[in-house]
Amino acid sequence: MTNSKRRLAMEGATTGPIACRSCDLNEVCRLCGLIALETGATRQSTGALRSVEPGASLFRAGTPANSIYAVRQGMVKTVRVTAEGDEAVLDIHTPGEVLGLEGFGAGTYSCDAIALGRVVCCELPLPMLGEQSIRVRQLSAALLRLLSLAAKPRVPAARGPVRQRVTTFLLDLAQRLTQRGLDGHQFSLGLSRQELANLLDARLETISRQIQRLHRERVIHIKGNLVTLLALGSKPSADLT
Amino acid sequence: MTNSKRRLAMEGATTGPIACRSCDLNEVCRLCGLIALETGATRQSTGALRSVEPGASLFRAGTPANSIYAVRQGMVKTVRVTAEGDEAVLDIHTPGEVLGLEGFGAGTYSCDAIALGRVVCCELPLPMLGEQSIRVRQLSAALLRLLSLAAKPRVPAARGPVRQRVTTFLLDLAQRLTQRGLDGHQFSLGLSRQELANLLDARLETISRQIQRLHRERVIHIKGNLVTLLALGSKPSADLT
DNA sequence: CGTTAATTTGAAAATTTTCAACGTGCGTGG
DNA sequence: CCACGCACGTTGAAAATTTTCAAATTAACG
Repeated sequence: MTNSKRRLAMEGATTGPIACRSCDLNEVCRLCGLIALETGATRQSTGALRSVEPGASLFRAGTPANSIYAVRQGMVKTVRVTAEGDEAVLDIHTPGEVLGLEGFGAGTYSCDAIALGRVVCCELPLPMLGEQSIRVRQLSAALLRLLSLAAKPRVPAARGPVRQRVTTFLLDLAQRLTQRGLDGHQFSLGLSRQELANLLDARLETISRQIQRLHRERVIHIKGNLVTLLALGSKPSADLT
Repeated sequence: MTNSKRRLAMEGATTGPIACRSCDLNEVCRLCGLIALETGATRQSTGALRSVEPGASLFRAGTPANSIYAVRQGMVKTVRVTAEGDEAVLDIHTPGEVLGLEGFGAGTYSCDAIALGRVVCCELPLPMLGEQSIRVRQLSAALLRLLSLAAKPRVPAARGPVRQRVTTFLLDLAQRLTQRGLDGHQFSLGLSRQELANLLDARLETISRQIQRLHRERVIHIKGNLVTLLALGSKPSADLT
């Protein structure tokens, strides 16, 4: 069985793409005249909705960066092979988030973007952005805001004891989902144990044990990849956004 | 004894600010007419060279972001207090690197920037950038490149066994120094053991032990905070930049 | 020099990894 | 239809790493 078939099998109920309104790319997107998808107007030639198969890549490290992408449905992981040869999951990206921003400067992507499950995303060609941004002064400012958001220094997911890494990850994911109008209480963990391990810098057995522990302690409920937060999310976190 | 006095004491030989030419901010800086420092022309009112005392902050998390900064001399750490209450060193910044880019979007800084030792930096006011970028189309593009560089997803410093974290950190630091025309073979570790521990997500004793081990193994030579790379840096790293 | 902070070192405790085995779900082929 | 294989996940126990707690040592400063 192929990896992509496996991923397909574990898919949960499809809820459809999130609203453009709650997408980080929305402002830029609108200014590019790509709002067609929501208004139902004729689709412009400026960008396109794209469906990505489970396990397939949106882009690969080192290849020319021709587009930026916004996740509309499903989840995407960004990964790099470290100097030591193991696969580091840099981040996972939920609906509404934008990928490929590093292409502006370097001209190439610096990591692989792999679809976890079936993904629907918007693709915005970089050349087009360049052209438009010269003409439309607002677009330039919107792009700066978008890039600035991505440039925000973040505390890495792999910090402290593994139990905490797992809870912090779940809490963070839940929060991001909620922010986009999705269910942050119960959701499908898009990642396998191995992928989670690669994100949290631990062995998959360690991750599995910690997840099971949280399950036994009734902090979360887990069945396959479906997580329900029970006693998690109550504690307020001092987040500087 | 104050923290800043301590820091002063461990300062190595001062080599002077790096050349503007090798600064990430150079392009933006020039376009803003702030090249005065290098040409010796009359200083513009657009920005300013600033000297920061050891332990003092360039900016604080949560405060309004009025400027971006370029490190010209010395090193700066960016830190955040995590939800768990401990201090995470997000990164250290060597001469030529730019800080505060997250302010574009949010309007506030998202971390503290603390000078390690005496620091000289360039300060570029954000409002000025905004104004100019509307008029000068090149500046807009230069800013995008700068932000894009900062938005590049990076493999976190705290990955794998601690020994590897230390060597990777040293190698990375050496490479960055070399890139800016500084000595990447022998240099002053700007960080204390505790700060290094906060960066590499380990206890300071663990860091100390690993450093001593590398010293015993003749991989590095260390005397106080002065490091010399001996058997490090020979191995080529598959870096995607 | 005496004082204090920073660093080093030791030894036991805790966490994490490793290696190995076992269980489960789901297609495929008999 | 059902057994088989395969990928994924769980679990156990020993080994390795890291943390913790404590003490000793070094370095900087007044």
